[in-house]
Amino acid sequence: MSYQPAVSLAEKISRDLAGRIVSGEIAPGARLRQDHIAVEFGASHVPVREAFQRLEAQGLVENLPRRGVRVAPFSLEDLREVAGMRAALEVLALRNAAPHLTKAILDEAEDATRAGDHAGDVHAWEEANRHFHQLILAPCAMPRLLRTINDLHTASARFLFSVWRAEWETPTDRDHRAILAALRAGDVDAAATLLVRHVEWIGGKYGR
Amino acid sequence: MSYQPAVSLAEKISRDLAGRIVSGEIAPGARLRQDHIAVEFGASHVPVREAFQRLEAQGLVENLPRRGVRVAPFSLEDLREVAGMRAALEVLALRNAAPHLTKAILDEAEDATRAGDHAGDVHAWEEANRHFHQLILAPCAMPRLLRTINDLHTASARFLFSVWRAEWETPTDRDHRAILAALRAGDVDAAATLLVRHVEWIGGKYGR
DNA sequence: CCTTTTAAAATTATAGATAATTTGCGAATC
DNA sequence: GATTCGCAAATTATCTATAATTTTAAAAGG
Repeated sequence: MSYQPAVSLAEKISRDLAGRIVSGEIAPGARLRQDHIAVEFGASHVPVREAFQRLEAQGLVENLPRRGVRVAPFSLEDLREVAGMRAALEVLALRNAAPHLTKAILDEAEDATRAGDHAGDVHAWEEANRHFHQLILAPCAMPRLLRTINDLHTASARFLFSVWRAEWETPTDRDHRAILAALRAGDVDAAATLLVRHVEWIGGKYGR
Repeated sequence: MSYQPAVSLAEKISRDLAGRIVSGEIAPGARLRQDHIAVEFGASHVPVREAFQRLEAQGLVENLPRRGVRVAPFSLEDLREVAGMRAALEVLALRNAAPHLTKAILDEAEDATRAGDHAGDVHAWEEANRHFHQLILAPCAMPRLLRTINDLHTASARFLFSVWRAEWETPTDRDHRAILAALRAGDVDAAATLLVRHVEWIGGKYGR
């Protein structure tokens, strides 16, 4: 566990814990002890507290003042909420990005879809899926919006990993291709509708 | 400056600074010195750092690692971004809240509209306006969504205060009344359309 | 005069100590 | 047996000191 000087210790701890929360290694509801985490990272508890605050800002933990921090639960209600927010915000981002989408971007997005098709496990798939979304949305150039969407992707990933940890089958992502086809044809409305359906699909499948 | 024990010092500092940033007392772009703020509050710099992190999570400041913190700028691009996000998210919240809206809530929302009409200054108006939105949206019972909307209201308030600080005229809020009328008539689609227009109005007026 | 280098000063980040609050357990009471 | 109270232990929050990094100013070189 060697930390490089360019990134602060608090940030490193935050990233490490985020990965373990998202992957399910640290379970929803689990208490995070600042003193124990500090020992684990060979650090003082002060940057651990700062790391907890970062995780809280990402929605991964809940701070219980003076009583510790616990990993945020992730219920089906959360899933639906996240899916709904993603649908609303990603459409907004897509509509603002559409005038700036180039052939190069769309080609790269197609590569990301292909990478997802060939993903060996759920982590690789989630990464390719997120990359696809980032590619088609980033040209909106709205940093607050993109940041919020990214946090929502992280929340989605928690669910994805917990559901598919036992058995993995690569989803053939026809949705991405349909979105790309609509974007290439300049049909932003169709792309937006497809995007909503794509994002809300998991909410609908597991949200009942 | 007396702090009560129930709320942490970091939280208190954060709230005080947030108020001063939103009101414009601390200007966009201004550097916040952790050591100076600590002296001002008679505290150590560690809870000041924690306060800065809270402000960052709210979008009010930008953290420049190892080089300090500065108040987030608020440009017209930001204004448009925030208006767009609010429109998207508030409609989502409203649609999920609508089945749970009672006559009592709508009456209370009407009271809030009236309070806004009689507001003596922009702060009172903003408070009544925010209260109105909170009342009609809270029954969606989606905490992440409501939290995000609240942060966006805070961002909107920054602009409102800076534009209207010199001259104040009470806006007669016909939008709120139209939204309420649609909600009372059970016409959620119309209410949503009106809400979008209401939220995006400032973005459109000042965003060109 | 402009650019680069160096060292000191200033500022931020973290460690370890201390203060404040919460938790847990045993004893007392009903 | 259930509830309440008191106290010690455990845990979190803040303070002070120190370490690490950045900024600034002066000196040196072209």
